[in-house]
Amino acid sequence: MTISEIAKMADVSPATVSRFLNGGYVSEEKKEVIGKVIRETGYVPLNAGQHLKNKKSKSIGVIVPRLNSEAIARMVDGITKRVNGTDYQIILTNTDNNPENEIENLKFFEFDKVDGVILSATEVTDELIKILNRYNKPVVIISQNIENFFCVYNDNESVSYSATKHLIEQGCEKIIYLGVLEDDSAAGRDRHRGFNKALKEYGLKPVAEKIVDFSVVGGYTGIQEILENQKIEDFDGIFCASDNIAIGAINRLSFTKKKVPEDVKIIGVGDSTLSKAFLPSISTVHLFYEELGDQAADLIIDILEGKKMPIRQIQLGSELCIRESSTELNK
Amino acid sequence: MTISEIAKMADVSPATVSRFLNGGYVSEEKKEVIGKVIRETGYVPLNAGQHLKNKKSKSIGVIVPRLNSEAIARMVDGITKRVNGTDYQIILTNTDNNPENEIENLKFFEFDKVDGVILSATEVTDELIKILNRYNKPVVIISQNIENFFCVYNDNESVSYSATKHLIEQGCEKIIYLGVLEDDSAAGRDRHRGFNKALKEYGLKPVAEKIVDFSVVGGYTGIQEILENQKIEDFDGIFCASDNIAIGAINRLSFTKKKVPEDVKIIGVGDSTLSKAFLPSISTVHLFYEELGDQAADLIIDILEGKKMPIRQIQLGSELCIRESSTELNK
DNA sequence: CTGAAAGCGCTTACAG
DNA sequence: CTGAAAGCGCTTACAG
Repeated sequence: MTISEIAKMADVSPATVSRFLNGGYVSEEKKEVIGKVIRETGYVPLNAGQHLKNKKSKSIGVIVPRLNSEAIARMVDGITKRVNGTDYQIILTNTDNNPENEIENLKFFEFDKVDGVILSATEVTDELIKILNRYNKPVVIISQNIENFFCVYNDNESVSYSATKHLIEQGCEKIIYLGVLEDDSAAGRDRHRGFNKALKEYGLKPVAEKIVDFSVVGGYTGIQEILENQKIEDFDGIFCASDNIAIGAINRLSFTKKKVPEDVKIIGVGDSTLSKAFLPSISTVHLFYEELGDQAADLIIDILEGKKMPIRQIQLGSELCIRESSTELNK
Repeated sequence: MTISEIAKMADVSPATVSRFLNGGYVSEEKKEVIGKVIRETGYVPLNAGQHLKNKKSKSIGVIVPRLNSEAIARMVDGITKRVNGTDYQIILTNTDNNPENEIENLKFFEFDKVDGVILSATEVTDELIKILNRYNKPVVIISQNIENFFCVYNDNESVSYSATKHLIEQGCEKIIYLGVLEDDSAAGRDRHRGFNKALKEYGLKPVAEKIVDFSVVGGYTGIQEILENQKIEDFDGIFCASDNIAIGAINRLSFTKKKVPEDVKIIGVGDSTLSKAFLPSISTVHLFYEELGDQAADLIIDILEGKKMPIRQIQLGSELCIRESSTELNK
């Protein structure tokens, strides 16, 4: 089904059908006929033809490191929902956690495959910055804040600041930090900063700081090492850079005499399904991942639709979710 | 950067560059020059041009009901990873759980946007079957088994059969079924069948059967109603159609005298991150979601590449994961 | 082995 | 208000 066939059926030229589709001048009379034919056939113009002519693919490339992460899946969910109903398509690529693939996908998309890119960057490497600096189409970075580029990200410093402050207000004075590699500037560096900021404000020092995997096992082995190798047993609070880490920590503590939250208060980050369902439920900080994806899609579409706008860094707020793991109120 | 520019740089015709790219006859000499230019420029042919000429979009449409589900995200992860390195692209659409959007997306893709479709169907409605029957391009259905179509799905009946059998072998005789709507033929109907089959085999009858939401809250309120409204208190096992439901059930039981697994043994389905991390860890059945996505992508690519193959229903096996919630061995 | 030409489906400036 | 024509980037049968 092509525009010419539609034209023939409506007894007009392809040009007129195209005008009908694109809001050009068409007489009411012909509008009616063409409209009818299109409705009956369900005709949708072929992207490729438009693309060639218009130099617009009407596609947005979305590059993610993986999808089996609740945070990323939620963001992609937000992106795809926002794009529904527009005439843009999402082309999704999965770099399988390999930063090299990230670069490669960016280069690939540069060849007019897409009009713009939403990139969920893992590490902000020099090479990445170099490519972004000379990139020939708009890019919106999600969940990392890179200066001088369009970004939508969580304010990770205030996330961990408010979480840590909450622990302190609950009476914790000997707090452990279980975080992830600082290479990850969002979840690693910024959350560490917020943690330190809160402690400093109250004149406290961390009892232990450990870099672990972004997982339940990470939290488990982190506490394990602190208990067994570092022989630290005197602590009353744990800030965890993710809910999974928090759950791992609680799991490890269940083999000790320390009760959560009576003896040790714990807080995570992310407000995952897990954090709500766990026993005890995990205090955490809600991050607006769907909204983040939504905003990113919104932004890239605005840019693609030609709205002139200065570089913009959209920092999303967060919400403290106080649950059982940090309070004795419940149960 | 177009093929003509590359041609000019290599001092040959566009036709020759095209031949180089597509494995036609090119002299060694020219091959070398063209190869060099392409390497230096990083040139990648524009899809749209090829599409118009070849009648192939080299795109695969993936329709999912949502992404904020671990199972679906894992499947999409498998699909995208399988497609990496091929010259196919994934165009992802999210129907936001609306079966009407499912149909609409299918129709949309029919207009040559994609060469084939991977569809994660929610409900197998008559309208869906009707569309599939007259669909003009290959479709692979995932996670549902629809007769006469290419499908990749989990053997849900044997999943619940083996899970239930496990409960019985652990000594359970008064078992509750917490399942989901039978409209979902995979997770609803088939898992119910497997449950009944196992009970029947041992001459048992369910103590209660409840249809609940596919969520933690569903499991919680399900048990709540059984306890409070149906006044059923005499049970020793619960089969749950998902891990989330299982966790909800355990959460509700934590407010009673019944201990898991001492008094009540519980098993879920899905082997979610949650099920491993929960305390007690949830016995469950591992479903190979990544592999399911991988297989589906494999299948559609084979079809698109012209491998003649009869309709094929690929049923994936599963693996019982015995953990704490159904055994007294641990702890 | 190589190039000129035609044509895929679309849109838009141009002439009427 | 409408149609014929040109051209976007590609590929392939054809002629050489």
